[in-house]
Amino acid sequence: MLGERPNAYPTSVVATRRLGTETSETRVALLDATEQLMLDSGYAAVSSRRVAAVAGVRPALVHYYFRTMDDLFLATFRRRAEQALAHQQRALRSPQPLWALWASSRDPRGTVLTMEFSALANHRPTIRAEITAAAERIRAQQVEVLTDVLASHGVTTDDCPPIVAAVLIAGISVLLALEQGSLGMSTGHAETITYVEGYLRRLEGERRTS
Amino acid sequence: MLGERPNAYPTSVVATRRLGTETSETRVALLDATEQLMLDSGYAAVSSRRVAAVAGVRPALVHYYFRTMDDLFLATFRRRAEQALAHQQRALRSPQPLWALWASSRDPRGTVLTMEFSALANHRPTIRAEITAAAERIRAQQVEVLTDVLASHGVTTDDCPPIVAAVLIAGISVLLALEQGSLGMSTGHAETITYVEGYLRRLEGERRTS
DNA sequence: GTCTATACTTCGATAGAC
DNA sequence: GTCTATCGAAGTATAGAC
Repeated sequence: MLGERPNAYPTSVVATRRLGTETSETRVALLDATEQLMLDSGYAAVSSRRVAAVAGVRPALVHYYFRTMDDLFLATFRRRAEQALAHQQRALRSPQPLWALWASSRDPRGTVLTMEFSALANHRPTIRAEITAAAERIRAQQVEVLTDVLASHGVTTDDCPPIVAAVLIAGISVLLALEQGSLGMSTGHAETITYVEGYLRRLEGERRTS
Repeated sequence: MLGERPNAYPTSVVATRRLGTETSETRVALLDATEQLMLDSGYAAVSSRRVAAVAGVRPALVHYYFRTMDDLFLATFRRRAEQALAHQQRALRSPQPLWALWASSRDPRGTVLTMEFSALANHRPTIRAEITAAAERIRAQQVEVLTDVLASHGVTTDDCPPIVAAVLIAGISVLLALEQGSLGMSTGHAETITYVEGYLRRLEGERRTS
């Protein structure tokens, strides 16, 4: 599964095969189906046959648009990473960047996908490098903004360095999503959210939903 | 893989088949092999053939000791959960319970296995209930001790409720293990560790390794 | 207890018709 | 672009010899 098994055919022969265009509707449907399967059942449930079934096409089409399953995973990840980066950029430029960052970090779909891709990266070197690079960019973007925002609220580096704040927010988000999403567990979640939001309130005031 | 595919034979017929004893050395070797595979390559890499290969036996033996792959995963999890609970209990009774809890939470092997089992639980209802129950017990044990420890250091519930402290420690540990282990990323990790340990130092003083 | 042999399923990937 | 048909590998699980 997932291409960890040796291919039935040598992959070097494949170089000249045709490939679908990037703008195809079917291609988008395949990416959507992959994302859906990962969210519902985890990355291990993603197979060319299942993706095709969800997308409503025949399995061979998957390999027409993506040479290998790794290519499919990578394309799915890239699309998502770009969305996430753009969304976070908007959030960080909003009038209440801390509140916005907190809200955006807590999106359960995004967090679950991040975990699935991380698990995937664990034994797929090709994918790993790209996921790591994206994670670094997201964190760097956070730190850049947090540095100014925290300083403007009088939070010194001694109180809490911006990068530590970024790691804390990410850690809390991941744990909440993991426990809630995968385990259906919520012990202490409400208290933690209240605690974090109390902190945000002291810095940025009451949250205004615009 | 992982039993998500329908079985080739109806499972109801299996009820009378023989099964290996709990004390067998081979059984232990199979559990070790399963754990090793999960750590190295993730839960999706665990198959009866691979487990057998790592343990140095023939694949059919896996099914002699465990009726299904789910049974194998459950047995592996139970053994680990008992160890973790016992280890944490010792940690929480040590002279520096906060330091000990922090050290025990940060054990990378334990954290990685927790994430793998959580991902597994995502689409395996049988396993999910048991993992959730174990996670609840571990957190409850932490809260029980943290309540007294924090109070004795003058940390009030307003400052930081014990259950929030437990969630924070767990969240930081998970994120560090996920990024370091799966992605090979460490941006902000050192700073975060320094930050947390500075806090521990103010409460429990310098760490004494006994 | 451990093995060989086997049944049946799903997998990734391809070739070639339409 | 999309399909049918197919290959060879790997998966779970079982029966039965030793």
